[in-house]
Amino acid sequence: MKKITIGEASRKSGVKVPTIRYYESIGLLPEPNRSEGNQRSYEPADLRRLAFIRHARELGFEVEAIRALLTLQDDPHQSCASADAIAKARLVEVEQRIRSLIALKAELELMVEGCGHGRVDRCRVIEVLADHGQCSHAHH
Amino acid sequence: MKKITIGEASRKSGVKVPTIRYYESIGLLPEPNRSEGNQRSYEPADLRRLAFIRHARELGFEVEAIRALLTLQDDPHQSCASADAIAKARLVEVEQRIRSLIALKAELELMVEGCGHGRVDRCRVIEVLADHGQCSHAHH
DNA sequence: TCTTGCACCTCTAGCCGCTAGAGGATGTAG
DNA sequence: CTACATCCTCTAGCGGCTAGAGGTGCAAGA
Repeated sequence: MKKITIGEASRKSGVKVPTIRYYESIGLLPEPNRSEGNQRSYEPADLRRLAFIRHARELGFEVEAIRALLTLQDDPHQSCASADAIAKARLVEVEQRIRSLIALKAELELMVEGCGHGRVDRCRVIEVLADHGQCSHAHH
Repeated sequence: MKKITIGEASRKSGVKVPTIRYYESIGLLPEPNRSEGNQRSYEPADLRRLAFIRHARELGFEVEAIRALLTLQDDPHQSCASADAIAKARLVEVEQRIRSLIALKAELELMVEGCGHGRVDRCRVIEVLADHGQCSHAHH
């Protein structure tokens, strides 16, 4: 088994060095063995765990959700209903967020299009911001 | 001119009391006059400013962008090119965010659909998280 | 008048998920 | 042996609030 420094682990996983230490500090990553000189030394299993964490973060899972998913992964005989529920909840969040961003986009487009590029006292951007009544109320 | 307590200002603007004090502390809102007993006393202009800030926050503008927009609003003879640019930048951000969330949504749907609701060692959710190679690479 | 009880005040600390920097030790190449 | 990169720990900061402690102000009821 090849031992690896934190810097190499960072390069291979795409997770920054301080972030790796941070994940250790909050218990997402187990404390690795140390070299004679007290330097962290990672094994392939740690790299896999790091990749898992990174991917989950990219998908927007919160650290607590990832902690739960990792616990599930550690015990493969459990039902995967919990993992399913976590992923579904995240999916619902994402759908919700997309809907609200689309509403925002529409409103921003109206603001930008309506701007006559003149002076501020006739600027649609400023006007709309000052008066919520002028917009579609789609965002809440 | 009717003076108003922070609580009323909060109710009328929809901005929470501590948040109003926070906005004052970072200089978004001017320091209001105080009553004999040292309590903040707001005027209609403050309410308008609060509404502006709240609306801009709902649209996802950062505090520094709002600060810039408020400065523009305070001097109506300026060109509105800056306001326009700020709004356009925000629009680009939102569009970008929507695109990336749609990619995430697709990936989450694949994960959730593929889950056979059995045990963790065959759970598609866990598998996909563990192996980035299994997904569409659309998110980055 | 007194007291209840809410709203207000200031101040500090905490949330999330990192990121940055100080100040020092270790490891490696020339 | 000397550079120099990389590692170590520790503390503080980011944004945009939010929560709580511990105290004061104020209006209305008994």
